[in-house]
Amino acid sequence: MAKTVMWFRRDLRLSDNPALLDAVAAGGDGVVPLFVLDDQLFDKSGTPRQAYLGASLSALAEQIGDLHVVHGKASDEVVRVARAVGADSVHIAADFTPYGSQRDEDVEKALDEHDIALLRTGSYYAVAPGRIRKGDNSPYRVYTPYFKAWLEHGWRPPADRVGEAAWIFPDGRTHPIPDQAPPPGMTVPAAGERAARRRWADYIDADLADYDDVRDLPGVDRTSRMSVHLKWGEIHPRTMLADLADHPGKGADAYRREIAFREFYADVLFHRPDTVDGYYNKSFEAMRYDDPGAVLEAWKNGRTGFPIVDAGMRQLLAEGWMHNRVRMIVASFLVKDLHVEWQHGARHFLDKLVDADIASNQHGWQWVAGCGTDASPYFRIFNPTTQGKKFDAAGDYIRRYVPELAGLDARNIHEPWLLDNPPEGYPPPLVDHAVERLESLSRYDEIRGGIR
DNA sequence: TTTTGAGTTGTTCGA
DNA sequence: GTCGAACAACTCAAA
Repeated sequence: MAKTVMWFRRDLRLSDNPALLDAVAAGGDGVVPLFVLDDQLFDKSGTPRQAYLGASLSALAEQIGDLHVVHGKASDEVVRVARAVGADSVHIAADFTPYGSQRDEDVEKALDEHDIALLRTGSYYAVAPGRIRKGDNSPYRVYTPYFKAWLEHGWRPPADRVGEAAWIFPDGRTHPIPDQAPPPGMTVPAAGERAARRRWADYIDADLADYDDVRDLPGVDRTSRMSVHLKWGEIHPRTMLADLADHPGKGADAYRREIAFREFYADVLFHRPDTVDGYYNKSFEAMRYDDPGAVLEAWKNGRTGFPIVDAGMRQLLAEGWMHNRVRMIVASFLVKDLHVEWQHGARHFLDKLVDADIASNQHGWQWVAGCGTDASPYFRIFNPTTQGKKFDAAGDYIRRYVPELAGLDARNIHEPWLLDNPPEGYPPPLVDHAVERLESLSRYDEIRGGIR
């Protein structure tokens, strides 16, 4: 019999948690449930993410009875806690992000000096990054073949057990669970494992079958909103995949493809940690971009004069979340209409999104910018007006987030600048889309030939 | 090694 | 209004 530490990170749940089951199995004399607030997490106070994390940790603490929270550098704090209780091992789910994997290596090294093992069981994915390779052992660079291989590879069914341990808590300094209010006027989603399960079950009952039909309509807003729960591991994707298999149909198929996209981008970032801020396709380093300035601020504040873009950016500020279709539209606008490098937009998303995931965020941006995975057709330049008319035909989404335009009907709301009397207080279009589209095409032309 | 078919989410133009 | 073709050339993945 021995003691162990379960170091929670992005796996804030007790069921279907293989690392926790290992910690319990090895820790017959007790398991410390530990969470380390490092500066990456701690310095984001006042953000929706910080508020959500606090709520999720509180939910976990409530399930367990308590949670041992410390603040500091993981390589110091994990060692200190493990030694304080005389633990033989520290258990984690493997983290494959550039920051996380480096942190874990540092912790592993520090623990090793005291003969304490860092044991990785499972990951945040159905199929761990690095697992799926082409015949020549190199990683996939295109989604569809990855998806086929991913399906064929398959995944374990959920572990049908709850990690119930003899929890123990070392003496000594702890840190209160952050109790950060979200930015004024904002509410964060209900957090924790139970909330995640409930949300998922409700979604399956009400909306999954229609996922393929309505997921692109921001005004309808019947997306699952599971991203934040996945981000913190309040539910594991394999649990969701098992449920999808029980509810076959077009909706489940489409949803499964989106889960696979999350795994694909995690795999891509694992193989190319430099792409966290560097160009996946390096020939885009030669692309001419404009210095971000006033236009970046206008974009961030939802004052570009393009209704669907401004609605999206304001939703982000108001709710810490943005509909996926609109994420693509605003991203395309920043890169292709304002000629600002994708990294600036990606950073803003990381700052403001409650669900921000480093791999999905950075590679979603790189895809829009044309420098990411997948063939990058030069013609993929979203027309913000066409996109608005197509996906928010009635204008409901725009009306919800841009009060200056709330009085306009569906015919006028997408092009308010055409009105004889444009609405008071709403800015005129920052740029002429037709002109900037051609500008983007010509800048693309300059680096062509250098494309890989 | 060479060949072949295909590549998340688009837009515009002209019939 | 609707619909299909064109928009370049290249890379990827697999046979």
